[in-house]
Amino acid sequence: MLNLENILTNNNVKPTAMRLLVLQFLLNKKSATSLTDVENYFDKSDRTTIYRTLKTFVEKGISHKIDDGTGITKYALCEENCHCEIDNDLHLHFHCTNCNETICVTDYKIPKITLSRGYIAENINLVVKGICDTCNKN
Amino acid sequence: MLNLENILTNNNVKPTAMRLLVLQFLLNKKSATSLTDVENYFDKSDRTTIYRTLKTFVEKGISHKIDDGTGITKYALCEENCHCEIDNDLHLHFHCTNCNETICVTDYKIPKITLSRGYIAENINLVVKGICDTCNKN
DNA sequence: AAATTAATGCACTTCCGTTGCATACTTCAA
DNA sequence: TTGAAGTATGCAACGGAAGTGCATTAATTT
Ligand SMILES: [Mn+2]
Ligand SMILES: [Mn+2]
Ligand SMILES: [Zn+2]
Ligand SMILES: [Zn+2]
Repeated sequence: MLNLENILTNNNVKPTAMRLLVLQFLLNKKSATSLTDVENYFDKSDRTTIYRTLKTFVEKGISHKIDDGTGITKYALCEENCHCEIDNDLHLHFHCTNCNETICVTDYKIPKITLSRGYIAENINLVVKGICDTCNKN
Repeated sequence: MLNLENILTNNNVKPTAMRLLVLQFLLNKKSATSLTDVENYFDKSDRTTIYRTLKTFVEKGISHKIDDGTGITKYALCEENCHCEIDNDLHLHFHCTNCNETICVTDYKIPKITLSRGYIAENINLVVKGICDTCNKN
């Protein structure tokens, strides 16, 4: 049911070899992943293919894009029943300035924000920078 | 008291011609400004000089850097008594996806965020994307 | 099998931030 | 006032990352 292929097909993405490998990689990684991360992980890989793979994953709701303020776009798999595209269902992202990892804090839901009259909020991005628990121990 | 030169000298920045011009420009603009914005405004200008001018302004606490998620770094003058460098005194930024302007919502202070044990928050970035009031009228 | 569509790989471009280095301008002390 | 040291500027170039064009290959459909 929840095997790799099904994740793809359930989201209308054809399960090609590369897509399965990238998905596998994203599943194993607990933190957010950059295009270069994926590229480096595979010995023989083409940057463009991975780029388009990640892009497809985002478009089809398999993963979401994260702007953690480092200037490097990160990607992370969506949870089940995630509504990344739909407003106000987004979570906080934490970026550790020590180990440089970015993680999804999915249990921290972004609170509703009231703006001045006339402003319409469509999307909210909340990033906290600091030291993660792992780095904190050392 | 609050003329251009004093703003610079009060922050230990020597008031050179270019710096005064850039400061003037930032003062007149109500929205956040990119390096390219400043560059284009002046007929004859050097990108590097402006880059370093803006960098100096940030370092000396005259302006703050904004990452609005567009991938283009923006700058805006700090308010009086702004503690941008010191944690948790930051405000929300609004980016209009229609006119592409980013503004400081200085009266919206970012609330304190409680993270899991072990995590230390040093900096918080909150960006709301949507439609601004001006664009909303049209 | 032929034709159509989708995915991949390679080369190349663009954009932005950033740095190196040579020149010009200030400041200050001898 | 002259020279030296420090600071600011201008030009050129680099590097990383996102993104595009296009030819090739693989998968689907008829
Ligand atoms: Mn996330
Ligand atoms: Mn601001
Ligand atoms: Zn860490
Ligand atoms: Zn607008």
